[in-house]
Amino acid sequence: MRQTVKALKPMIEGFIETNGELSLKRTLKSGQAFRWRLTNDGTDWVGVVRNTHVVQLTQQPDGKHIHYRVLNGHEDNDHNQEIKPTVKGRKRLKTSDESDGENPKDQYFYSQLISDYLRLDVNLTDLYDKWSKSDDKFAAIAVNMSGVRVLRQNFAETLFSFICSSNNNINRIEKMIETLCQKYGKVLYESHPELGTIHSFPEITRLAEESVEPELKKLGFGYRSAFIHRSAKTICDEYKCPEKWSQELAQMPYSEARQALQRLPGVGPKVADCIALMALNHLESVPVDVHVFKIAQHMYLPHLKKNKSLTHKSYQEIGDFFRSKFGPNAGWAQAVLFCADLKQFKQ
DNA sequence: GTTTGACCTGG
DNA sequence: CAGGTCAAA
Repeated sequence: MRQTVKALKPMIEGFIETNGELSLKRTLKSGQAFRWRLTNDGTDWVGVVRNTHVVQLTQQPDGKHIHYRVLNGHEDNDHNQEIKPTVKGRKRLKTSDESDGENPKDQYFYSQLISDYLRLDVNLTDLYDKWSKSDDKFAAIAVNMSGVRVLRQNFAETLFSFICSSNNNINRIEKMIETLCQKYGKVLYESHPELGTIHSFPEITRLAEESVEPELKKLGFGYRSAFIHRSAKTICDEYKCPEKWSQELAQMPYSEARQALQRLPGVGPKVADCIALMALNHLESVPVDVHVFKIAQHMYLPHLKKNKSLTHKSYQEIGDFFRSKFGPNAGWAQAVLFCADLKQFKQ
């Protein structure tokens, strides 16, 4: 019955031109986002954009166009859209509340929404060219690693996802995040044939409730239960509107934002850098995990081979090295090298 | 200001 | 051990 009702509504879909500068696989499945799933026999990606829209994306055979379909576009899910950080000189997308009469549910609105999430406003060819000129090793890798993009992601989802990521494996990280969404998120789309019911990521205020920590413990979150709850509570205690904090973090200089984030329990240098890079538009942030550490050891800083593990000092050194080599978007260059190092993307 | 272990849980 | 963090040397 429900299917019939949906079918009567106009389908929201269209194509987005990418100039060959986007690989969905390398972008959605390279460890920056944890909730994108491959469906329809491996052709379509389904995920949530802006924490409100369930979107299906398909890379076209020409590699230069993306087909999108908003699966829950007929629902009234636009009322609580977050306001994303404004990028200087770039017009921020309007939310439905401030769309001054313009219909938010038209094709232009959605293609902009998705383009914004995928950061398609950034010319990736120029960046790759620049990085390749300043580093032969990058150049050699980049020719087989085109279209890696740093997504413009939701703050709360990035924060809590990467709190879950520490000292943990990808499989369990994804399961934990999915559990968070199912238990504390809102229903965005029901009965997807392969994925079931799709939820939003929880509000920070919801995760700040006292019952959360014991509940998460029971769900197998271990010591991260306290990290999640206490971080949420810390934010809510200080800010009436948690989203406001993320805007402030995006406005302040990278080093200050990083320092502020690290006051949260479960957020150290690496997690703070992930949030800064992926959710706060601080593209000079270089998250150094064990993968990047090994890349740095073998490719750039051989004297670090004597180090058994990352120290605060070597962490800083690697980040600074990347910034000096690749410039203000060093975090993006790191993302490309990181992606190339992932097992699933090796030739 | 550095460096070392323990740490929930599951494959 | 796994895409670190925390607290105690």
